[in-house]
Amino acid sequence: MDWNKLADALIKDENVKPLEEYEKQYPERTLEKGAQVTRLAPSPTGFMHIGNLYVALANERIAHQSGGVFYLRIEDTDEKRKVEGAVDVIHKSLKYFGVKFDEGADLCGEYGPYYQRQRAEIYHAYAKELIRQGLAYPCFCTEEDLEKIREHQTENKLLPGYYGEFAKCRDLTEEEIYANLAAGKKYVIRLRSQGDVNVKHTFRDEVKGEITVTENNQDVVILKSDGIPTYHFAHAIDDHFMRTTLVIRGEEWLSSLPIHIELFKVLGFRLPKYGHNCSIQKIDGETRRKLSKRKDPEASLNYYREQGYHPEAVRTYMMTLLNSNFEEWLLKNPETPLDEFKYSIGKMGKSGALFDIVKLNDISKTYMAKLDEKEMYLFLKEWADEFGTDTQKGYFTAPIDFEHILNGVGEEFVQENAKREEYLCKVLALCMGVGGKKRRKDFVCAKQAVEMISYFFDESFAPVYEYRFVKGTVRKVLQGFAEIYDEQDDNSAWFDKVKKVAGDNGFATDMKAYKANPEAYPGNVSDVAEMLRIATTGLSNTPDLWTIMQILGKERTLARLNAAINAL
RNA sequence: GGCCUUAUCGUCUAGCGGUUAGGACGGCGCCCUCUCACGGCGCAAACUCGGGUUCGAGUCCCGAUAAGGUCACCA
Repeated sequence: MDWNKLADALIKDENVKPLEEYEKQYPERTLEKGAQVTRLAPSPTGFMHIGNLYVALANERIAHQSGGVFYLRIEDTDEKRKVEGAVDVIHKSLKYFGVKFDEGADLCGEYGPYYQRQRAEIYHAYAKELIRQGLAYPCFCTEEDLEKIREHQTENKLLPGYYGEFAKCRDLTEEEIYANLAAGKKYVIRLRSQGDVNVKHTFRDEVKGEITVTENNQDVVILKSDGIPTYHFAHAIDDHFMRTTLVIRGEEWLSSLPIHIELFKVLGFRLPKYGHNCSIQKIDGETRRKLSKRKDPEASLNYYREQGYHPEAVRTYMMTLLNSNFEEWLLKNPETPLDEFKYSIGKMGKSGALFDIVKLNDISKTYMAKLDEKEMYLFLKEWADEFGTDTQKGYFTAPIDFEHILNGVGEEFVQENAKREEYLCKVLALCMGVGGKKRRKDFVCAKQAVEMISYFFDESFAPVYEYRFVKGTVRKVLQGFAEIYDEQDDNSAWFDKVKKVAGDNGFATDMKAYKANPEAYPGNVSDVAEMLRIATTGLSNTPDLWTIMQILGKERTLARLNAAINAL
């Protein structure tokens, strides 16, 4: 068989250059010793999974901590999955969570192109080389042929796949091949595997440790019938020429590792280091499963933006999942930037973790409590502008009406917005406990925070009064307080009045006395305060009531008290 | 089903032959407190099950079980 002739007949790409050219074009990177080159290689489906962030963070940390390079490569070899604008989505959503690339798709870089479809020539050059060496061959099998083989194998409980005696096209004669070609039959290029499944090797995985890998014996497809490489082939070539030193990827790739090992070997490339991380799971009834794009909204990175989780909080939570000693570090260094944490690939968990939204919320609350009211205002405004309801947008920005359009947005509009900002900042300072000894931790995410402060806005104040006392008692308390309420009272004078109303209605004013003999009273001051709180805010859990009434002002406070009385 | 991987409180995990099995989230309780919170203190809560090896096993070995991954011209 004339392999050179066959290679030319099979792959007709005029751009193909001699192999040395590629080695020259993409030289070894000059980096400090120990520096790692890592990458993220998603397919452009337009959907960003939380797992993408997870693995991106791991790769990014390792690269940047070691003084290396972190780049983005787009695996667009599957036409069907490609979505317009997907790369933009990748950049934007990862950037939002603080992950930045040094080079790659839509960025500069000497090792591109970073879109696999634009790299056809290199793949073709190497496919050709393998054919010349007799290490790859054309396969004319149709889907039906393959199906038949598979059926036969499952019936006879044989290892499924295209290998050995089942690889029908592996030993086609020269005549057969050219006849098929002349007949215009479609073909793929397959690797002529040299491996033996009975041979096992131990392999060092950077996260799993010592694992055993069986040799590959599958004659895997390296070039599809449209001349585009499969993932496996593109991976070997790209990670070689982009000079990747470490591949951290999902554990779903572990089972195809033997293929990759063989591919690197036949291509004469040095194998990078690998680390296979576990996927984030969720409990669904009785069973655990991967977070699913279709079933679980929280699988989408977008979800966290829509909910208004602070990116730092999500990042922090991801880190707790990513490195087992991270939380301990965080506890000791609560104010230190996350990037100063010494990330270690060896500290990655070996088994899949359950996604814990409660824990995320806790981390989120703690993080939100670190902001000041101005920062919080900006954060919430940004969220509301994009995701809020019209009413919520109105908390921050006055609506632009017809007159504005005619006369331009004037001074009045600017002043109105400044007024809203001032009001909001007062509200937020109260809700966050700014100025107090300890911050409150009520805010989890922007969506919830904006909803939580809705009672400060008459347009969205729609209370459902749920008292724990009978109507008559509530009425007496509310009326009694409304009569003596004075906006000028300071906090303690105000509270004395609450106590007075409590006493007037038989409630205990002294907690010690109450605790000593609870049966003697219908309740205590705290119960009275709760009634007032529900009447003015519709909620039983709010920050300091006195301040709320101060912010609301006398008129609105009394209006709410009266509305509550009327509703009884 | 074959192959690979994993197995400690409800959850995330520490542990690398000798520990009262540690921490965090959540739960519960107490304290602080003029109301709601924050905070502080405390309690309950785990080594999947068998066999070995060893003076000694959560830790090493072998099985069983369970869970996850994977078996494409998808990545």
